[in-house]
Amino acid sequence: MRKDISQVVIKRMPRYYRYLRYLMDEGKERVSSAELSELMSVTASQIRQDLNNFGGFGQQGYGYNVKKLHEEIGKILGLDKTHNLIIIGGGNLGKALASTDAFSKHNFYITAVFDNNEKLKGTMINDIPIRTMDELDDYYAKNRVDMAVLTIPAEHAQEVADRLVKLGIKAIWNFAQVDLEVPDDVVVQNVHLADSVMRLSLNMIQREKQVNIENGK
Amino acid sequence: MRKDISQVVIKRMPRYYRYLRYLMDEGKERVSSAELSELMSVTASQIRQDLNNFGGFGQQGYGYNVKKLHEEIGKILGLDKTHNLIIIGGGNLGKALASTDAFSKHNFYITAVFDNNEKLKGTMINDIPIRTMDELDDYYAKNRVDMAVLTIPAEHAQEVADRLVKLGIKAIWNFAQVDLEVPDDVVVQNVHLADSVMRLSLNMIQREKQVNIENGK
DNA sequence: TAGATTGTTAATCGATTAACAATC
DNA sequence: TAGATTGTTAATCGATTAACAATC
Repeated sequence: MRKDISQVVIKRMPRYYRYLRYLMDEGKERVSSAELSELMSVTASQIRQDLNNFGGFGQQGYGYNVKKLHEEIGKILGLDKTHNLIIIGGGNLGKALASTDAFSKHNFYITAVFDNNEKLKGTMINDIPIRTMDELDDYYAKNRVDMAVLTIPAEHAQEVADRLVKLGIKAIWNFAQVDLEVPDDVVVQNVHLADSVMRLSLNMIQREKQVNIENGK
Repeated sequence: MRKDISQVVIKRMPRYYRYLRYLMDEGKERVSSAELSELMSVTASQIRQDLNNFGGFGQQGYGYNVKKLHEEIGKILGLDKTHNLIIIGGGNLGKALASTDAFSKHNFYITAVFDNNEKLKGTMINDIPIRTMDELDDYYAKNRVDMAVLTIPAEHAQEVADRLVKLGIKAIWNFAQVDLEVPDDVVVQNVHLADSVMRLSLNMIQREKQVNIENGK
């Protein structure tokens, strides 16, 4: 009866991965939870607890081997396998995501882009031709697709998600400003940019208030 | 000794705002925490607790007035005031953010774009001319700037952040894949896209395992 | 007034931190 | 071996949920 890894832990894993990578590049061979704690501004306890959700990667009296831990966390994150992503929505955001090497660097490859605008058909983004939505089912049948990226307006997101789910997709990276409803075996990762900037705004307001209070209101 | 609003609460506020907007558009006049709870898949208790961090917006026996609550949450999020955003980094992502109306809709306006590539100087994005980084200080001195958006490579993010902080910026929306160090009175909201897709991957792996277990391994 | 539903206090649950025995 | 540091159990803290008196 292994219990699920909690989302707060999952959220922290890519951050560990990034810092381990940094230490590796610095040529550091080993690191203790105490050192990493200092570097990342989290407690050493939390680091050890987090890692031990997935296994014991350290060694008493020594700490963690940087390269090995980096590799292990990479595996936990699934970065040892390639992921084929298709983008639905060839607008500016879709284009931006298709054009960067920020994801291929980690083994996530954009393999196709679809858009419902017939006029865009054949337009190239970074060597990837834009396809029309008609071609989606056929493409899906003939190619491996691991994740779908939704960069379409909120109004159409649910309908497109339903279509993808029917095709068999198991992971959706959702940039549409709406919460999707999907079956239990499908995971959705939201990037709600408007929500994000609102949070920034709210945090800014709160911080201003705090500063005012500290300065005797 | 008013205690801070916790980040988990802050994270939920834009979501309430979205659903209230939806109810408004549906022509709904009032809503109870129980109804909203059903709609949003959170507990009614949590909704009432969250809102009461900011004030009592409801009425016993009645519930909440949709329009009024929407407006109040808007104020809490600072959406009643306009925010001027400058984008640092005129690459694909910077362009995409400058081109959408997803933010201006909520009173966040992109008012300038800066890039260190001299060749881009004068290029227009959505009526906004790209400026060179040399022009930043002068622009900042002459215009109101509420937030800076960092869409530059991780290598330069800290250095640019330092420069912005020196100019007096209090809010940074950071798309660079790195954690920024800023003084206490500056807030940073990260959008780490690579982290995000890794989380999707990890969640997908976990979900697969779960499904396998349910099906008798 | 009676019914409904809030605001808020109390109880529970989960996540973080502390402590320390195990062990390299 | 002695010192260091993990993995893990126990204690604390904070967030969520439940309960209910206040009140519209």
